[in-house]
Amino acid sequence: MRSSVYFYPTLKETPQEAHVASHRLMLRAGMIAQVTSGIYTWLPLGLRVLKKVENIIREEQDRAGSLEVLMPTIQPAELWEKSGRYHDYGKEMLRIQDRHEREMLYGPTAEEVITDIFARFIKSYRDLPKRLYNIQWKFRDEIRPRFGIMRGREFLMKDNYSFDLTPEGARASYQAMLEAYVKTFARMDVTAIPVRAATGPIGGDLSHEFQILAETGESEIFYDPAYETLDVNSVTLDRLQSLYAASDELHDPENCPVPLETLKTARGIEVGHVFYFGTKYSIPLGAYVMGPDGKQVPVEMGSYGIGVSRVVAALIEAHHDKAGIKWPESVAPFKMGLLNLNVKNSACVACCDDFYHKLLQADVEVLYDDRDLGSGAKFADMDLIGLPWQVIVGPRSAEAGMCELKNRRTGERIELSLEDALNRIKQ
RNA sequence: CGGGGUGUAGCGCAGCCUGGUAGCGCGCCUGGUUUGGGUCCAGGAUGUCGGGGGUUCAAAUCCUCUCACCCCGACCA
Repeated sequence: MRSSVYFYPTLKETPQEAHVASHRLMLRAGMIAQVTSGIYTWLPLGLRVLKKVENIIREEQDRAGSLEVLMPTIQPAELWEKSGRYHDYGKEMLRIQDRHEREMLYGPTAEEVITDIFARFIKSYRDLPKRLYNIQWKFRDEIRPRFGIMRGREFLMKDNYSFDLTPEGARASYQAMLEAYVKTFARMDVTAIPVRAATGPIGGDLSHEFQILAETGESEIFYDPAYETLDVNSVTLDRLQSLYAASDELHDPENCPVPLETLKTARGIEVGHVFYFGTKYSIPLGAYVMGPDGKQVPVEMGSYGIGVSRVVAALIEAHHDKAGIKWPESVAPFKMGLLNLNVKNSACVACCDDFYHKLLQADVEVLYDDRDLGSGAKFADMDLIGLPWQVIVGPRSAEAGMCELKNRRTGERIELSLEDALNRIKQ
């Protein structure tokens, strides 16, 4: 993609409303634009990241044996009356009426819809277990939206629902999801700590939150310091679960296995939340199957959320410096930036154009800064939007068939031939 | 919802106290210049001063109502 035809309106100055790094940088990098309180447009650059995060989550859900569906954003109040949550949910639920004055709502979650689908089509224990998920926009009319996309009112969420014949089966599903979550976050280069959590309005008796450590996190968690030295790429669920971690509500200093002197406390960003809630929805919504003994039994359910859009913000909180974002390669909007430092120099242009086409042929996602701007502006923009690699070509280096390769994460820069740069990037 | 704050050009702000022709920086447009860390020079465009009502000869400025947004608290992916 050529910068000259792309659309990423970067800002030199920080918009006044942005107080946390991710919000500030998403606005400055031209990833998002606020439409109204807690509601944003995703601009091309931001959307590319959102899609990559979404796809990693999707791949791991699929790999864990889940099936993707797409449920609507708008749901009828009826279903929620059946589960009893229509009146319990409170003002967070955006209630609307259609032209026939029928009560509708913009879904804050989808237990009712999916359980209803299950109840209508799945009748036998032989069809279990089943895990159905969707990645869809949700709306919760937050009392106070803040921190940009981090606590927006509209947000993209992956929500998975497991259906099992027995509580043991449901717990196996629960473990499978925890496992998928660990892999998912590892692919995005962050450790998300599974923290024992309160179950809240979803209900149930077993729940974990996945927290990414960041100063701007909204919840306080207590955890074993060993979490800080885990290797993101080789960590296992067993290892994660063997260590102590609890939210402030559930933290019990009396029975904490970690000595008080070493116990750490920090802020966490909740990027995922999993629940096992048994038959809370299957009974009222009629999700029963015929068991092997010929008796109808309500299915055992769990639900498993990841805040897809929030993950984007959380990744920035975890990966940035003063100059801008430092994307993990797996979610970067482009793998590399190609900087032509002088678009009036024909040798430099020829050299960059040629390199650009070779990258395209090699299927390397590249943002080619071919704009007629000072070099300083190009460096600043590229650092801001945080592509993992930069290839910098000026008239002098072009003349010699050389370029500079910069690693945004480490700041390391090396001079090498364009050919060598191409080979390194292809890997 | 309670408490606090802000609305003036695309962005960041000054002007308001003490009423009198709406300003600065960045960005944008034109021309030139520069080209390895947000170049420099010249010229130019852009405003229902958030909105309604009021006071006044005269309102960005004073009064009043209202809307939006932001921050602090209780809820959540």
